[in-house]
Amino acid sequence: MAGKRAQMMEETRGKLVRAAREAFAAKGYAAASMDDLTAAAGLTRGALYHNFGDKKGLLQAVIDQIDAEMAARLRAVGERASTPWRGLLDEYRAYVEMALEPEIQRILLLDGPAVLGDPSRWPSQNACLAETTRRIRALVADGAIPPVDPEAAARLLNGASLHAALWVAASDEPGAVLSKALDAFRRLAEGLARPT
Amino acid sequence: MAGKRAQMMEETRGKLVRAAREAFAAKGYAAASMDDLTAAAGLTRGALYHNFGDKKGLLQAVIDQIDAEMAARLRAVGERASTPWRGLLDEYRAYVEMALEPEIQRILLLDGPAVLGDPSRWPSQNACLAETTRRIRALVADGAIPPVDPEAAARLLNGASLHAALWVAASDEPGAVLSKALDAFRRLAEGLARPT
DNA sequence: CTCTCTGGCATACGCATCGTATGTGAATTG
DNA sequence: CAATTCACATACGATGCGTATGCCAGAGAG
Repeated sequence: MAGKRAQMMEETRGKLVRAAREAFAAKGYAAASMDDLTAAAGLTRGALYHNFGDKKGLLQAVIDQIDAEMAARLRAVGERASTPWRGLLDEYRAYVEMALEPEIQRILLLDGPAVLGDPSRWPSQNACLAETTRRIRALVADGAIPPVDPEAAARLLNGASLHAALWVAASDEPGAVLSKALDAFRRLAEGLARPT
Repeated sequence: MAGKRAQMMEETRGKLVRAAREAFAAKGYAAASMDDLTAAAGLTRGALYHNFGDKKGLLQAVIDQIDAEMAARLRAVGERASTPWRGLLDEYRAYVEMALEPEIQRILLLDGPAVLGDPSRWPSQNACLAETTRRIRALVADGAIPPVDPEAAARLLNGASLHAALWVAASDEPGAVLSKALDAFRRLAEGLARPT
């Protein structure tokens, strides 16, 4: 029967994480005040420290949630594709587009690594990176592309995608820049597909 | 004759930037206290605010300095190579290795974008990115590689290199990981070299 | 049903740090 | 040599984090 206490607490955590997502996305982690943030959720800092330990803990919780959502979206995109190789390209296109969303870019890609360190050390294990690693591993196993270390390839491609997104986001004409970035990205990815 | 005032001021700025490089590299931008930092330079916050405006201004000055040094090092590596194409590969290998240096990784690659936003918008214009862009442009002009937008390619490769470095830096066995990363990197770069 | 106690959350405090406003003395200028 | 500028120090107010303490709803025992 879930227990009323536990149920209330889940709701509290949910409200805090939601408010934090908004605040962190809008102002950035450093500039987001815990007082404002908790007040917006109808609570106080007491609830925050009780549930998440400290400010970093809250950021971690927010990141875990966003990361899980991204991984699910990536998987969905990849599965819709006609061939595994196209699936990979589609996933990365989706990755770049997601990295344009302020919430994802600001929180997960900029503040996250700066505050919490290397993403692969996060408790969430970076589900999003795991998803792309898995896909590349499958391509290698099927013989669709020559052998390559899947994690290495996934990390490099993710890094390239992220920077492409930062570029597009800061650009004055996002449309033109996005297509240039995706062109270059395809060229790089094709380096994986061809035998050396 | 240079004026004693101006000369003293240059020295003050130098001392502050030097102290800031150490502090930012060791503790990260957010955790570095301006009081501690200026005291270590034998000054007070007064000097800092007078010369750099605010904490971000100091970070910007530090970044400009590091960025210029990196660009010079990259150019030197590239010019030593036997062919332009090898020059590009060598430059990126050097880039990854530089990105392993805590000062560069922490200040320029992690805190810089998080605090100041997209690097290409920095006043220093990101000399390091300009250098790699220039090199790729030359390769295209010489017909060494098929046409590609030089800035796009440079940005993606820089992004990939950065993430490779973060991975290596956080790894337990940096040696093995570095070689895996460089392998994967070479594969990606070769995507640029071959006609589609 | 009542009493007790656990624990989720609010309140209150101390501490650190940033940015500004003001003061001071050395270097410059006429 | 008097006046002024300006580089830097000092003093102050404000904000925000983390902790210690208090309070009250809900769970369990008899």
